Amino acid sequence: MAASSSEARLARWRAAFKSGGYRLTSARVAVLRVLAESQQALDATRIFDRARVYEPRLGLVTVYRTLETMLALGLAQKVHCPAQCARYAAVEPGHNHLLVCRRCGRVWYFSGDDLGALMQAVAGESGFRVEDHWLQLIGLCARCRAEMETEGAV
Amino acid sequence: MAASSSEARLARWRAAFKSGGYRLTSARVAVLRVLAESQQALDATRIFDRARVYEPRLGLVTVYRTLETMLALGLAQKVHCPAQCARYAAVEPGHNHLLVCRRCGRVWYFSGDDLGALMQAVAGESGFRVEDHWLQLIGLCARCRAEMETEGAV
DNA sequence: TCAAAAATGAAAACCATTTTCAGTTACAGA
DNA sequence: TCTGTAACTGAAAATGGTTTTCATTTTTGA
Repeated sequence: MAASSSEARLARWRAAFKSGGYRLTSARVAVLRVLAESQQALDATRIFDRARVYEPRLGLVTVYRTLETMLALGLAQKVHCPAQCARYAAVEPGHNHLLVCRRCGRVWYFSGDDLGALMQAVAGESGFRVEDHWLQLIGLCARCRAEMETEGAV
Repeated sequence: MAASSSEARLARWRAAFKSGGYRLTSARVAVLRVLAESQQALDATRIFDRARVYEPRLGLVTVYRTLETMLALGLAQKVHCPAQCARYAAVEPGHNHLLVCRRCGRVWYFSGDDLGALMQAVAGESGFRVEDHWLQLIGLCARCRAEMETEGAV
């Protein structure tokens, strides 16, 4: 459940862009910064809104392009909520699984290494080659539960 | 890994529509039939194409509406592949987890009940209330692997 | 400083999904 | 079996998120 600081994350990402042969433009850095600072899974529009605080001339297209590059570099991942299927969150190295709050979109990482065995068993049995896996637990975080009770909502 | 026959599935689904207060129109039955018969996760357009064989006057809108009802009734579920995020597959009662072939879209179900403990642990630790979970293993099925080798592709 | 390549943003295109609405159909009750 | 009505349907239009296009700007290496 550890989280690296947003500065460390940003530094790591800048380095990843550089060594991937991508230029570090101010537009890109603005997008990186938003995701580095956020503990939520955000959609492109929300990232756009926040990044424009840093870079007012930023275009939405560049947000999409930068996100795509981040996915390619393994820096961010798509998060698939029931309601909305195209949110992006920072990748936390070594922690593959996600706990997603359906209300606030905040994301926690955890690792369940016992899954390796399960995946091996399933694969071996069927001749299937597992290339990727998704384990996402979706629900309500403690804070949102409290807030919803206060508001009388379900 | 058991699969009920498509006839049994269809009968179950008809009953579910009935007892849910939904009329059994020929348009709906055409959509139900396609998913009942398929072992793949299909997108709306493909379901539309196949269902028109049974009901040529069918409209795409009705496919979307019927799929939505099936989700509400718990008869089908959305499958989220990396490439395409809006496919639908039949729900296999009691088998919550999916093995999805990224090439042919075929779907296998399995249950990993050891996950319950993991989910409890994560939830208890953080005050998070888990409402839903997704475990999908994505990769290549044995058949597609063989076919791809034959074609010389990766 | 300069040229080439990469990256950008605005506008247009695209396409899956949803909404609207007038006509059709299933089905409960007579 | 017939009938009235609410549920349902399909065509067309609207919507909205994402991608493409392209002329301009920026970055970077020489």
